[in-house]
Amino acid sequence: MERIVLGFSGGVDSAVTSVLLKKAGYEVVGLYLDNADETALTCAEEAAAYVGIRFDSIDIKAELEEKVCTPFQQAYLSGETPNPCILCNPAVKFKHLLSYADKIGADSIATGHYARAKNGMLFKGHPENDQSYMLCRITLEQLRKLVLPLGQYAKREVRAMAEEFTLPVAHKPDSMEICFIPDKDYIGWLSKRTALPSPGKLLLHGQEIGIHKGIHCYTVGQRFPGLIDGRKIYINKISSADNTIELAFWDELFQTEVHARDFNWLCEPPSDEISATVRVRHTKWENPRCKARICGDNTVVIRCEEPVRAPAAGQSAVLYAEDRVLGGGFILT
RNA sequence: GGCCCGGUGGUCAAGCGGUUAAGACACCGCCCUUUCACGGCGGUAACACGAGUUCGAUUCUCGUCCGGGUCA
Repeated sequence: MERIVLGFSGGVDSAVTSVLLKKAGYEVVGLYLDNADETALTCAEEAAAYVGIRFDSIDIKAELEEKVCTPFQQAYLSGETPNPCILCNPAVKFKHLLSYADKIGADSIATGHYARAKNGMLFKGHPENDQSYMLCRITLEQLRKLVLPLGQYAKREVRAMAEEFTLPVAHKPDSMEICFIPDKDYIGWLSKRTALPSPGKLLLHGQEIGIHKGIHCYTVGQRFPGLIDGRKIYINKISSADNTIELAFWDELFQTEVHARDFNWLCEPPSDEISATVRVRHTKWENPRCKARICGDNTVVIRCEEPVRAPAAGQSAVLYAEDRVLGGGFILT
């Protein structure tokens, strides 16, 4: 029987995944990635017992701190908008799944992500709840060994399966917060570990019109409270160098050219310009066609046929060819 | 002090004899969402006060109070 290591949180997705893997004939080992939440650990252990899989946990605190929390903090302090999940997946989550698999002699790894992995390629999951965006930085080695049983399903189908399998977690709410900031107050979290950026000038079309609370409080595209000339205003640019924030009206937020650094290719890196579609945020409503080419030091220049709204430095630009994920890189200002 | 404007939800702001008293911003909630956001839906909340006129006054009149302007 083929052994597989499953990232197991004890939630609906990983629990259903474990059942599907068992049905597919795998010997499943659930690995809980422990970030110091004992209640969650106990829940996961109980869930593992319920579905009848081997269970183990591994302490990821130190690694999470180094590979995710620190860069996350640094990004906010420098006026970028980090995406911790995208950082965590390759550097912590999948890395540990893989090393644990090596340790116990398992050939493959699995998670409950809504995406599909096939022949070393990554594809979108069900359009209603695709999570492929979050996996854009995993390594090819991780991808080659990855099994994603939930890829074809809609979330509601997975919940239905959970009921069908009479899993106790069938109605457990989805977790959508950053795992190391469970109260969702990232500003509070930042304030406990570092000195926060101070207030600075707020500009509209070059004119100073007020002050902002600190660059860490905003992301490009975010609404700024109030109206100017009766119109809604949004964050358009965050500048850490002079501690200013530029506002703009909605239609000024759109860009046709996006540059992405440290691009992680999940296909053969193209030598020429390629056609693709691009996502600059984890949304399902925006996916314009574009041309992309590598430019120098692993930066990719993306020219969109339809402008994308408010690409934010630090978020990932992910390229797709139809359903296939080609790779992703961090958006530059 | 005289004269002139104006006082509607937290803010801005329609209505001007009979309305469930619009709308926007803010706020709150829900939905969406394994990041930050955007977006969608919904909700709380007001006619300064007192007398008149009128069948009826937020709406008209007169006072009072409070703003703002203006004139010696």
